[in-house]
Parts: sequence; C-alpha cells; structure tokens
Amino acid sequence: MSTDGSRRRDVTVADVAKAAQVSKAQAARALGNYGAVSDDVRERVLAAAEELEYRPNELARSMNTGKSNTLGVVVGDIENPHFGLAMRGITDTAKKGGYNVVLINTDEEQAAEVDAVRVLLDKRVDGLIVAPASSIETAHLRQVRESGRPLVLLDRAAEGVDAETFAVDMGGISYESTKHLIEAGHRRIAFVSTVRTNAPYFAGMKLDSSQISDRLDGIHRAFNEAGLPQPTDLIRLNAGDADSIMRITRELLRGKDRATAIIASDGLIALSVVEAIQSSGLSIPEDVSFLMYDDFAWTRLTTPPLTVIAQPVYEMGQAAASALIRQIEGRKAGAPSPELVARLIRRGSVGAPRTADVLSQAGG
Amino acid sequence: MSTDGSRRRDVTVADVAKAAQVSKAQAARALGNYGAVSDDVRERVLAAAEELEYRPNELARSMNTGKSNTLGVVVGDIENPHFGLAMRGITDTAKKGGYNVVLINTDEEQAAEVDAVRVLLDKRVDGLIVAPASSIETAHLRQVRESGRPLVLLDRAAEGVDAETFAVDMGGISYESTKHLIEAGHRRIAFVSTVRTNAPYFAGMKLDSSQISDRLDGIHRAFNEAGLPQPTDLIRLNAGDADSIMRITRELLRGKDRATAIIASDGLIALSVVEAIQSSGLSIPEDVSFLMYDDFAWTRLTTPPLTVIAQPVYEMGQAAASALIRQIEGRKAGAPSPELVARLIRRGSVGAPRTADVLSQAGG
DNA sequence: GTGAAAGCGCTAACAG
DNA sequence: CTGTTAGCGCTTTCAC
Repeated sequence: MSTDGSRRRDVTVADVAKAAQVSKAQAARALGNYGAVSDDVRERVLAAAEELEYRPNELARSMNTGKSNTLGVVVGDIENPHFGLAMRGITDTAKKGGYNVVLINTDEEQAAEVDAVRVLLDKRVDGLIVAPASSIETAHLRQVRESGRPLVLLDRAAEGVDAETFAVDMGGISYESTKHLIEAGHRRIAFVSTVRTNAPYFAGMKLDSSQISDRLDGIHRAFNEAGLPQPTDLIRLNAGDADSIMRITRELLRGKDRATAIIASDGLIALSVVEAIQSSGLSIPEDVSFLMYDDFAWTRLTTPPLTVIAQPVYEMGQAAASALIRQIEGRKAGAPSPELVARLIRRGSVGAPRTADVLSQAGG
Repeated sequence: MSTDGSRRRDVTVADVAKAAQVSKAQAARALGNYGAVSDDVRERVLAAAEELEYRPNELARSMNTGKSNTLGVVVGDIENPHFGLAMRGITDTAKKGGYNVVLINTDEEQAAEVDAVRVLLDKRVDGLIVAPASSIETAHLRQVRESGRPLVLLDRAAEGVDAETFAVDMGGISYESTKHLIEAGHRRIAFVSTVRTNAPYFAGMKLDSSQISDRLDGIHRAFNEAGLPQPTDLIRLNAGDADSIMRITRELLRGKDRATAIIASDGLIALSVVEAIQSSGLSIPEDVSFLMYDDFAWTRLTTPPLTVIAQPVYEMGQAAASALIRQIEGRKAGAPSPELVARLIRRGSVGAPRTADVLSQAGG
C-alpha cells in the first residue's frame, strides 16, 4: 500500500499532532527536542511519529533557524587524489560536528568557481571551504566575506580576502627541495605545472596560484643563494593534459642544455612526467632526477621509489573544516590548529647528474 | 558599510518589490522567471534586484516547489580514487543537468549508510545515488523506493531493491581473468578483499557485497571448468588496513603450498599487496603473478607495469547521474545507456609460475 | 498583466 | 507545561 510508487504527500508535524491529539506546537517541540514538553506528551508524539513514519523536513527547519548544517566545498578537481584526501578530512570532521557537505567541482575554471560560490550561498550553506582556482581574481570570495558568511581557504591564499587559510609553507619547502637538488649537483632543474598563464614566464611573474608562485620563489631563492643562474627557461607552466605533459617532458630532456632534474607540481602531473621519462628509455635517477609534490602510496612502488614533498593533506582538510565550524558557531579560536608542515621525503629518485651533462652545460 | 562583518539580513523579494514599486507577486515572477510579467515591470524589478544585490533563497524556493535540484550521493570512501573518478562523472553530469551534489562518506559502515540516506532524504534531495556497503541489509534502500524518491545504485546491487544499477559484469570479467591466470599455468590463485564477513569463507558463501560474490563466483567457475581444485584457502576477506593487507600477503606467499598469483580487489588493496611483495624481496612476475581491479595511471609506472581489470568508472558515474536525473524529471529511458564493460588489460605482471612451485604443489 | 492572500513545514514569541 | 498566533521567503491560487 505504501509501495504505490507515486510520491505520497510527506507526513508533517501537523499530522503527528493530530494523531497524538496535541497541538502542533507541542508536537514540534517533542519532535525537534526543544522547549518544554511533559513526558506524557512526548511519548504520545514520538509514538505517533513512529507510527506515521514521520520525517522532519530539514528545509523548513533551516528556513526558520537560518541554519542548514551544511558546509559548501569548492575544489578544482575531485578526481585528483590530493583533493580526495582533503575531502575525506573535511567530511570526517564535518560529520563529527553534525554537518553535511555539498561539493562542487570547478575543473579549475574561474567562471565555474564564481558560479559555485553563488549557488552555495543561495542554498544557504552555513559556511564555505574554497580551494581558489585563482589567487588574483577574488571578487567573489570578497563578496562572501562581505555577506558575513564564514569562509576558509584551502591550499592557496587569495589576495585581498581576509580568511583563514590552510596550506603549508610552500616557499620554504620548495627552497629546501631545490637546495637538495643543487647540492646533489644539479644546475638545470625543471618545474612542470598546469597553472595557466597567458604571458610567457619570467622570474617574479605574478601567477594565478599563490601556491605555484611561492614554489617558484623558493626555487629562485635557492639558486640565488647558491650564486647560480636561474633555470628560468625550464619553468613550464600551462602544462595541460597528460599528452601535453609528456610532450613537454620530452622537450625538457632533449639537447645539450637539457634538464637534469624535474620537479612535478602534483601527483597527476607526476604520473605523466614519469611515464614520459620511462618511455624515452631514460632511467631515474641515473639519467634524470625526479621530485614531486604529494606523497601518494604508489610513489613507493616505482623503481626506484620517488622522492616526494609530503603535505599533510588530510589534516589540512580537517583543520579547514574545524576552523569553519568554529567560525559558524561563533566560537573563538581555542587551541591553535596543528602546524601544517610539508616534508621532503628522500627516497631513490634524486641522484647526481651525469658528469657529461654538467661538463657540456658548463662549457656551453 | 557592507563590510560590517555581522551577517546582515538578506534582501528578499519583498525588498525588491518595494524598491521597484510593484507587488511582491510580480517581483517574484520576474525574479523567478515564471508567470506573466510585462517588460516594463520585469525591467524595473531586475534593476532593483541588481541594485540591492538580491539573491534568491533556494531553501524557500525548494520548500514551495518541492524540488531542491540536488542529488544525494552516498559512497564508502571518497579517498579511494575509484570513487573519486565516479564522483567526477556524477558531478559533471549533475552540473550539466542543473543539479548540485551532496556527498556523504560512510567509511563502508552499514550504520553510517543508513544514517546518510536518512539525512539526505530529510534534506529533500531530489534523488539518491548509493554505492551500497551491503547488498544484503537493504531495508533503508527499500524505504527510499517506497517513499517514491528516485534511487540508483552504483557498483553493487542490493537484494530486493528494485533500482537501476550501474556496474560492470563482475562475474564475467573475473572468470575471464582467472582463466588467463590458469592458462599461464597458475593453480594457486589468491584473492584479497576488504569485504567484511563474520564467518570463515567457504565457496558459495553469501557475502555483503554482490560485487565480491560475483568475482568469487567467476573464479570458481573458471576452476571448475578447468577441472582444477578450488583454491578456497587462498580467498582472503576482511583484509582491513594497509598493515593487515601486507601481513596477509606475506602469509599467502609462504610455505610449500603458497599462492603463485594474487588478485587484488581494488586499487587501495593493490598498493599494499605490491608493497608487501616488493619488500619481501620477491619479483613480479617471476616469483608471483599479480592482477588487480581498476586501471589507475600509476599501474603503468611500476616495474613491470601491472595487468589490470579496467572498469569504465567515470562512465558509470555519468550513467548513474543521468539515469537518476531522468527519473527525477519523469522521463522515460531514451537511448539505452552505454554498455558498461570491464576489460582485462594485459601488461607485465602475469607470467608463468615457477616450475618448482608447480611440482611441489602437485607432489604435495 | 497584476495584486491580495493563502500556503509550504517548521520554529518562535507570547499568553495562559 | 500548553496552545495560539505569527512569521521564515518564496510560489501559487484566485480574483480583478
């Protein structure tokens, strides 16, 4: 009888109240667990609710209370394990705090992100976690702050947006990693990223992603300090899809002045770079050294295992979610959130460059 | 002045109506793009809305229309790239159809799933996509159907639940893969899965996951057909976390009657199995052959590259989402959704077993 | 085309 | 403790 297929009218507090022979208000109080209700009434109401299979309408509830118990999350690409893991940190924390999560994927498109933020605001989420596609075009984020809705940022900072940001110190770890490569003897270090630019790259150039800018600054700093010429020509942005990354990698490894080490900007890029190196018949680290951002389990399975920059991604998600919830609930920051530090994990993919390369380059 | 921090009262249709000097109803019609509105009124309303930075309250809208334009998605583990990719298929399709996605992660816990479904229903999502943790305990899913809300299943079927299911034919591909191993000479083939059981495994045992049952059936079928003894003792369920999987793997590879081939039930398990094999100083495929479900990019980077069972995961997500949206919008199935077929991709991780193993086992 | 008024299902004042 | 009465912001009759 209830399997009639057609969506039957939902049962409401009014129905329950009638069945329990109490006022709507009393029923609502018993059901919503607020206000004062006698044991007798509560029992009758709860019984009636059970009997009728009453389920609260959270939309109606949210409308009155102004709270939806929902966090909005905007990320560039949920397919990227980096975000998958962060998302896990977010949802775990949200659940613990009694919140749900609405996810919107932007494909790293600025327009999609602006749209996503608006949609979530319209849906009256209680707060937003955004991994901004651009650190420069941030008007939509500033609007969020102006509307007074809590907002925290993940991974990358956003100019002019006064919001808690959860990310590691990219400049520092990039400097450290570059130094590691320089000390191993490398002078020609390449960096591959998918960040989009419309002008050709030059040192100090303003980039859409604060994260990448910081990494490049770290690289430059290490080279400066070592009194070595910047390998600016080996900074490859706009890397695009897998094929394009493989093509770029092959280019990087060609010629007299070739790269002797490559840094991949994330796990997805790394896959294509390593594949290109392998399919070129080159060995890591004998022919080329390799370093990548993010420590995924598979990086231990290649031969040799890969040297990586590990970020506490899950913890970043956790920290972002709990900070957001704290803001939503109007609590002051209590214990400072755990420090988010990246670590260089040295495995087997960084070695000395071939002597031939060093000589040819020095001589050229 | 608008940066006062405190959440200012949202501007409503009433405000816009007043500013545009029209009735609330007219303003609502112009804003909501329905009903009949003169050009003059529309213009004034839109101008006023712009001026006041009016934003519709989707909650209120949903309450009246009974539509939230939201799909609820329940998965076991968003950290698992399998679901990350499926999720991408879902969100891409949802966005195209004008829907948002609420995601709940269940950690493969039955109780969490029951809860998740209830929460989503209470939030009045327009429909649900569930990758059921259990194919047996399905009361909560049956309730969804009975409530009349659209539901589609992903990856696994659910007993007694009449819902469109998007998954590949696991029995078939498992049979084919096992046959491939048998033809390579293997008799001792292990299977490692995290599916939970409370009784020790026996052939034909009823499992929580239809997906795993089907795979095991496929294995048994292949062995039967070849007239070979079932390697029932090598079926390892309840594999648990990474450490536990590594321990199990080492066990499997010990002793006279050891496994000569291992099948990993998903990408996460595969990582630990391969790591255990490598750290035991064994080589693939010389010492042990290896086969896994899901074709992730990293499987091409190991030495040797891994033989995998590729599933069209993204397409499954797409198909599930579009079927759900179709149901929500009450349309009949049009063009049948593309066939979801798994493929065995032979790379380098399957070879012949060592003669010594074959002899010792035949002799034992 | 337009406007007044009645809800959607719930919470929140406010009297008793 | 209980019930009555207003809303929340929007859509939707229903008259004009």
